[in-house]
Amino acid sequence: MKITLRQMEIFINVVASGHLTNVAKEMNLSQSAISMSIKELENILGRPVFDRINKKLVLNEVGRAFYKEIEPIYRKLSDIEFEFKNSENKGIIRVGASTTIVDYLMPSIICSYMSAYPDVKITLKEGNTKEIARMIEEGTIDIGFVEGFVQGSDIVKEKIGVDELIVVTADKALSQKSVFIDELANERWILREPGSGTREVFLDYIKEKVDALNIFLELGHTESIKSILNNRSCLTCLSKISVEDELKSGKLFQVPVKNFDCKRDFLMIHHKDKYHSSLFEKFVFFSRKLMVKMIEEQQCAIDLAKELKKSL
Amino acid sequence: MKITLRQMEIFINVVASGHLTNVAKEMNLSQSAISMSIKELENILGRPVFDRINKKLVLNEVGRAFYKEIEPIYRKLSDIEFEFKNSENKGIIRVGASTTIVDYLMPSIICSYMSAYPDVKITLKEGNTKEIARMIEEGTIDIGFVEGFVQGSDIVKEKIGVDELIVVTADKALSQKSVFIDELANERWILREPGSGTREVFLDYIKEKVDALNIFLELGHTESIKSILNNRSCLTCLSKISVEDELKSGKLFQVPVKNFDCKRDFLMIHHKDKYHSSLFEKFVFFSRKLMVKMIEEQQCAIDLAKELKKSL
DNA sequence: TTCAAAATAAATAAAATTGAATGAAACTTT
DNA sequence: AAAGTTTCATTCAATTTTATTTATTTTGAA
Repeated sequence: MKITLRQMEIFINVVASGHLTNVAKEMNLSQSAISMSIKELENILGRPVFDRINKKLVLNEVGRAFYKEIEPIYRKLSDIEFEFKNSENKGIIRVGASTTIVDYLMPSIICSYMSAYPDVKITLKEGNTKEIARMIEEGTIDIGFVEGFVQGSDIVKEKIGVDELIVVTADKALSQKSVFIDELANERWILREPGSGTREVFLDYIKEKVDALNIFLELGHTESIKSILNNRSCLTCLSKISVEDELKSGKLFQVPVKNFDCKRDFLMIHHKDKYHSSLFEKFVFFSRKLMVKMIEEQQCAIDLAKELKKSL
Repeated sequence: MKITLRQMEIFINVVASGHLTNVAKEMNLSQSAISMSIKELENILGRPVFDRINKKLVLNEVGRAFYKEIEPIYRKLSDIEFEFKNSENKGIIRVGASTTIVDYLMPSIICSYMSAYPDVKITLKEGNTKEIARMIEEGTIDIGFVEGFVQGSDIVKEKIGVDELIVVTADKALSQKSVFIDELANERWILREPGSGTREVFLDYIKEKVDALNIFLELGHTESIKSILNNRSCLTCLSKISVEDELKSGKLFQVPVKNFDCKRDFLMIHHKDKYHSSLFEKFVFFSRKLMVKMIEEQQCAIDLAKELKKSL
């Protein structure tokens, strides 16, 4: 036999009042219901919790200790239940995103979302496109953001932006004249590792124009590539948003390649069976708007977040 | 509608396993029972807590937050229930004692009892004999220790020692010759306040021998009386155990009064309807033995406590 | 005695649980 | 790849179990 929450509730009320009859009235129950509930509680514990003194029920030493343990927990449990019944904006959203998005778009989205909905927690997982897709299929994450293509019949995809790949260098001389991509093939190239979406899309795009690219270094992170770039005269191809700051500040330069228009989609994905809680819907709505704006206008996400909050 | 512990238990198991069928087997229930319980939980909360993905139930963003809140509490509640079902030595005993006992006997009893039963908490209330008796009648305390007489048909009394009152001074000259009590009537007397058991018993005892006692100071605490005594040449009548130390160290002296044999009982009292939990019984047994020994032999209580623990 | 409150017992209402039927996806077999 | 099989969650009506009520008895105090 196990103690129930009801028994605790009744027990706590009897402790407070000391009279079964009062508690029965308060709780809209019969006096015998209270009596039997207390008796059952005492049965389960194996010994009385009240001394019956002058028609009053007074906690005994066992009951007192039991009450002290159980009362705060009961209250907390009630609070939690109330919170979840009444607050829509409570939950933990697990987000997954592929490398470029994780680094350059997610931080400000998450940060601004959390300031709009302080009761919602967010966990962020990184992975390449395939890994993120698998997490969606398994239910390990609620929503994913990836670059490129996703396959899987259970996955609902939505294009929420375009990712432009550009050729970049730190060597100003290289960026002065407009050239065709094959003319750059013998320059020293740094690329992301095989398997990376950025690399695959780039190589696929140029495969008919360039025979052999002079790849002299492969690195796992965009930031590593940027730092190396600064020290040597070499080239790379990266997502435009990831080098936005450096282009503005003049640390890096875009190489004006003729006929070079290498684009891929940013996708927001979720499982087709996903229950669309208001929490989830709001996050989706929020991300969609914010993502589009950020990509198009590179505008401060935090300011936008405030506007969005009002419209929801 | 309210969430029940059962629903939480099932919910937590489903989270862990992900399959209703497994949980049903583990819990010896049909899978429809599990299914309906989860559904009811979701009903109460007003929204789903699981996404049904490929026959599996995967926590969604709401369920995840709910789980995180509820799981540790559920575990704690189970632990508490288990503790109370299985551990006899758990509780809170409220002890009341009158002034002399509180100061000179209870500390070592409580201290040694608590080292023998670390899971039992003790609260100690002070009061004069009447107040302690009323607390017993009302159920405010579980057990009381008083000096003197107690009336009340609901109160079970047990004599556990004798308290001897003696006449005491710090003035060695006064303690040199044996006298009758009436010969001391004009000395300067310090007594406890009216209502104090020590005072009443003393005055009652001498009322036929002494007309008017020269009471020049009344103080509420034995310790205050002792300090005053040291500075002036005056007398008081106190419980022997309360001046034991001072007599030994020579700070105070017993005045050898002829024909003076003023005694009263130490009583242990409890309500007749008191449920005798094993906790209570042990405390009573413990106190009885310890009290007798302490009064008779003035022996170190802590050492004795260890012996007693073994015999229980 | 009478009064007020708790305990008990039998009756009943409410709930939890079951078992059979249904449906949907995943896995086999052809 | 279509048809059959298995697995598992869901649904619904039936049933068991539990909670609660009504009526009655007991208890202690005024």
